Amino acid sequence: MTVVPQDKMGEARSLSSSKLAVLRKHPIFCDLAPEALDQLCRYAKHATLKRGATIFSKGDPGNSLFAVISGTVKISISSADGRNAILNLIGAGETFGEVAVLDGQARTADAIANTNCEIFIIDRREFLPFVRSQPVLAMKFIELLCTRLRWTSDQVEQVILQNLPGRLASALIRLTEKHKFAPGGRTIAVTQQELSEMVGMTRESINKQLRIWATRNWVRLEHGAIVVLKAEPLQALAEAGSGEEGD
Amino acid sequence: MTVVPQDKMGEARSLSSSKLAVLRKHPIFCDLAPEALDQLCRYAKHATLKRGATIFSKGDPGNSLFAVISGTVKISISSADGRNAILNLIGAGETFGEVAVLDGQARTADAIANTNCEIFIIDRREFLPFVRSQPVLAMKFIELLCTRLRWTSDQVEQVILQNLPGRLASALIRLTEKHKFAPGGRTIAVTQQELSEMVGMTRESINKQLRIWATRNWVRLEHGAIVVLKAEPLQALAEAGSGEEGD
DNA sequence: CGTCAAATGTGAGGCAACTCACATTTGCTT
DNA sequence: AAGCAAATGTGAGTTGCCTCACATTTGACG
Repeated sequence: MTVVPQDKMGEARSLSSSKLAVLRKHPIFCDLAPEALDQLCRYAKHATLKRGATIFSKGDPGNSLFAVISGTVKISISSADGRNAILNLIGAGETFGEVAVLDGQARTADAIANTNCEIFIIDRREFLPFVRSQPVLAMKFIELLCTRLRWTSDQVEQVILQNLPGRLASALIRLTEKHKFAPGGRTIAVTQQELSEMVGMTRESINKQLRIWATRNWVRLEHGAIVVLKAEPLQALAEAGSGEEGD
Repeated sequence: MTVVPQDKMGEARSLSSSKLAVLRKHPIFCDLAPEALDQLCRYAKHATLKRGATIFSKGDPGNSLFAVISGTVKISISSADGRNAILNLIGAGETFGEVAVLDGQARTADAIANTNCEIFIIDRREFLPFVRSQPVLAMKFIELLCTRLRWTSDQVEQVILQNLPGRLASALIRLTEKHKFAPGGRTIAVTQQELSEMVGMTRESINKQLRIWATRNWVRLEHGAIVVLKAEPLQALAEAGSGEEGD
């Protein structure tokens, strides 16, 4: 509503105050008391990453917690023979690396910058006592871990019980829900290669199934993205025990 | 060391004091202050279940938390066409149903008594404020959720990246680790049917692979149980990206 | 606007795991 | 000790998805 160029003001802000502004908006930290936020600000280090940069690898000690400010981070695992599986894509406003930080064990997966990213890094030695001193934050992390657990259990369910069409449909539905775009034109910014690694099947198989759905106008295929046009039949496929595809 | 018949004394105890004794030994609650334990005791209802009893079903509201005193509970999901997948087996000293209780959403899976069981049931309305008032307990649940998340992520990894021998080996290793028996003769009390539902393959396929390993003396097959004789080759298979079986 | 790498599209053939259809063993119950 | 249901053992045929081996399209960048 205002005509004042607010962006210019933003650029002029000091680093620490802009950090505060970012943390205040971050879903995990937004409910903290102002003093707690100040303290957290001092702990958080800012970093920029180029696409493809490795943030941590499976087996590393879990020394820090990460919060994504912009861009997306890929959480994945890879096997000796080159196959790999994407467990999750972490976007702006989300955190990752909580598990290893909270329980002190090794990282269970790799984290790689999927696009150019801005992140905050919080050291475990400062973070753990902080969580203990902030019950609100502890409850937030409990919620977060529950969400993760639901996501991962869902993944197990899909992979074990469903065939290709069902799994692919589920993945698309889950991704549209996560991105929450306007209904009627849900665009998911993933390549078919990434999608194949998320559902644990080959790119070729995924492509063939997507083409079938494209001819039915359930989806539209773009370069590096998929637009879900009709969610209902996909939803139905995702919920059926195994996708029954009558040509 | 004493010759006094302690069992008789145990039987003579009042119900509430024996409840207290059980909770005091329970890994999740053992670190609570005595007063807190007393309070929890008043919340906890005791129940006995027969094998096969349904404790809750997928989609139910998450109204209570459960702690297993004796027996095992099966956490599983099933598809429309009759296939089902076991996500976890919960034994004495463990809890289940935390996720739905903590985040207030629906249950993500079914819980069924796998053997005759004794459990404690704690109502959500009493439990949630209790957790908030006991930071120690909140941290315990964070730990617990982390453990669950590691277990489940591991499952996704296995199912997506590994073939039958690898997945089966992983499952056996994970089960021996969970049960923690004396080395050299680790007995896992699961049927081949259950095992097949845990790794997401058919009983027939599992049986054939187990027989191969039995002839190599890696395992011994008993009715309703599997004894792991040599963990090393199985460990190796579990860690390889996909199980490479020479002849 | 031409070049290149990444992303996508497509077919032929193979194989791991499934399905189906039984035989056998075990341990509990009467 | 007989009967029965649950658990286990095993083979023959089928199939969904993978592998391999390319052709094509797109967008980024000099």
